Amino acid sequence: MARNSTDTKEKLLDAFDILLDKQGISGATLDAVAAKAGVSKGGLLYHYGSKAELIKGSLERLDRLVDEDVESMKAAGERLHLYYLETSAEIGTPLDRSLIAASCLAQENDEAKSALRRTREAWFNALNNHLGDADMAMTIQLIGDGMYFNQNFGLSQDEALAHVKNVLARLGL
Amino acid sequence: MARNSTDTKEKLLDAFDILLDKQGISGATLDAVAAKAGVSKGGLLYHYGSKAELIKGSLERLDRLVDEDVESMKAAGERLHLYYLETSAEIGTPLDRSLIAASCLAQENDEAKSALRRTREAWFNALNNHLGDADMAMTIQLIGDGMYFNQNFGLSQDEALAHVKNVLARLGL
DNA sequence: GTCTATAATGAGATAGAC
DNA sequence: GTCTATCTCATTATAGAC
Repeated sequence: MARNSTDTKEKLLDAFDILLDKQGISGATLDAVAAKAGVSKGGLLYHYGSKAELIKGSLERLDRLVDEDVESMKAAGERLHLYYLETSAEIGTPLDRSLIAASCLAQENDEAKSALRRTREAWFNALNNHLGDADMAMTIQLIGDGMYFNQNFGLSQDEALAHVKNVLARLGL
Repeated sequence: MARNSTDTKEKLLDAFDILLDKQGISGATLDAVAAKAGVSKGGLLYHYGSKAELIKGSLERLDRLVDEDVESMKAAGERLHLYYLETSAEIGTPLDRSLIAASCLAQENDEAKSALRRTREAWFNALNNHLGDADMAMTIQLIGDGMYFNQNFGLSQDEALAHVKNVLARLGL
């Protein structure tokens, strides 16, 4: 049992994101989210008064997780761009789940599209500040986007990452 | 009025793909598809007996369009990889709409996931045969995936393409 | 080949008890 | 803060007329 409101709200967002990831929009119904979070639909609607609010909550959490991720990138120092690529294909992390959820929602929700745009801007700025080379920053970001996109429909990106690293080596990175 | 069955079926697939692109899965209802194609729901269900069959029809058309696209890539000769990147960010073509539709569906449909995997394989083989370099073929494909992914949520990729071409020039491509 | 009418289901949301 | 019960509406699908 969740002791306080914050815990339950986080559990609800977790359930929502996971259902979006695994079953898509049609699977992430209020009934299913409530069941997965271990509360009733009425319980869910106490915390998030409508599906729109649940979506808003998920996207706000994405913003927070991206801020944290940019800090982690900076902490990687000289390996910043490699850290970015390695984590682009990562699965199962809170950030990854949150991102996939937003990608699902973006299909039919403009707020989600905006959230993803903000995410990309934050990462591009980090890459560009580090590399001092907009061409390379954009190219590396696109490669990360590509790996993320593929991983999304069930393709392991381990091999892809190895190929990319070979190319980056040729570019002195 | 469509004179024959084939015309109406194509119109229905067009309407389905466009609705998926613009409004996502929730917007692409049978009612909406029928209305956009200019027939009644009963008319739609005569041609495609269920939503599952409509989805199947859309994915089969994607397969055909991809086959044609691979032929176009080969026809581009030495510019094959550039042709690939330039068309990755293209919008409004039948192939593009069909691909976005499949990406939408992939969120909750395994057949759509498989169709996208086949698409990627076909393109990778074309790139790899042309370049004779799996590292570069994979990297270029990922960049194309990235541009496609971004264009999907409303970011023009013209600037991105220019950045990428600068990097490819450094690699002698 | 296309239509209308309607059945059956499942969704989001509200009301009020505990 | 969480529950059950219920309302309303949209969606898929069927039946049968034209």
